[in-house]
Amino acid sequence: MVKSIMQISSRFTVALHIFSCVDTFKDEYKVTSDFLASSINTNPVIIRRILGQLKNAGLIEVARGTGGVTPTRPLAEITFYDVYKAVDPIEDDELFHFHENPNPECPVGRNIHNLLNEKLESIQRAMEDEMRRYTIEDLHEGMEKLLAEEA
Amino acid sequence: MVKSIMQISSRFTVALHIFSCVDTFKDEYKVTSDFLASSINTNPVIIRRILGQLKNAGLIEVARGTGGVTPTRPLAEITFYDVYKAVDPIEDDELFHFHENPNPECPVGRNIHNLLNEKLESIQRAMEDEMRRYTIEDLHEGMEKLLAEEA
DNA sequence: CAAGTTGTAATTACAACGGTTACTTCTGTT
DNA sequence: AACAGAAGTAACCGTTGTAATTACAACTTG
Repeated sequence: MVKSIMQISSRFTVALHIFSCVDTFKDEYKVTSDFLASSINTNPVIIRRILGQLKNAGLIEVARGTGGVTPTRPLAEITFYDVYKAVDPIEDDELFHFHENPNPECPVGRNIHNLLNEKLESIQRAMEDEMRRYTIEDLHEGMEKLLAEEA
Repeated sequence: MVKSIMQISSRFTVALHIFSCVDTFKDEYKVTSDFLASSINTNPVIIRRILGQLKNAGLIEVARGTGGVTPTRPLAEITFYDVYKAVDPIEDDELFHFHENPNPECPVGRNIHNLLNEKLESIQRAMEDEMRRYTIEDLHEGMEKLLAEEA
């Protein structure tokens, strides 16, 4: 039995978790990598690496020495797509992967890439466009609602 | 420099390549795993493994002993989604991956999964729906056109 | 300066992927 | 019946991505 687990890395959902924590706890606690690691149940270094990727992408600022995370723009202007691109950089931005060097002497081999390219791009675009529909602000609202229901 | 290569495995595009070869060469050659491996430029065993997955998914029949691949239904009824599901089986069908065991004592930790689930499902659905729009028949037509342009 | 925190390198363990060899099983032909 | 060609499959291997962990340097504030 073949058991493949081709999933998008957990960095993406961890990054969304981070944003949600920062938003929820920013006034109440100092949101450090240790704090976040405890909520997510992982190692602080994992968190720092993801924070570094979000910082490199210009989505947040991280206070060195003192600790703390600050988004660089309104939460409604940070989409799931921004976060995904920040933590899951893909070579050439291509979600799909061709086998290298198909046989150029085979009519199919030398045309398959061309034939598939447009279709695969539209599939990738469909996913990414849907990712652009959701923002960190949506997370903020959704979490408030869930917490209100808990009370 | 972070170099992540989170791509969908080449099995998917290789499987599409296989279908295109079978369709193009079925009357002219005996399309064996060796033949396919030569067009794709890989090892015959790799091809056989993928043929096995396509067979298990009920998309093709493979002639043991004599060799040869036959789709089990009209090419217009085999979608990219069918092929993708056949060769890239994902645990629980979930494209996105959560970190295990977030802290249940943290309000965010115990609600994040619930909060994200619906949104992530819609992203995955967007991709899969677009995959369903393309069929092996489209490959057939596209390849004929490209080959006509070559002549 | 001391304490707390981020940044980061180095290492480990594990799993997926693609490749390869070798062998068994099957099928049609001679 | 034997043979040849081909699929099926097990057993490896090397490479790479992921997540975890330790250790330590760099930074910031009190």
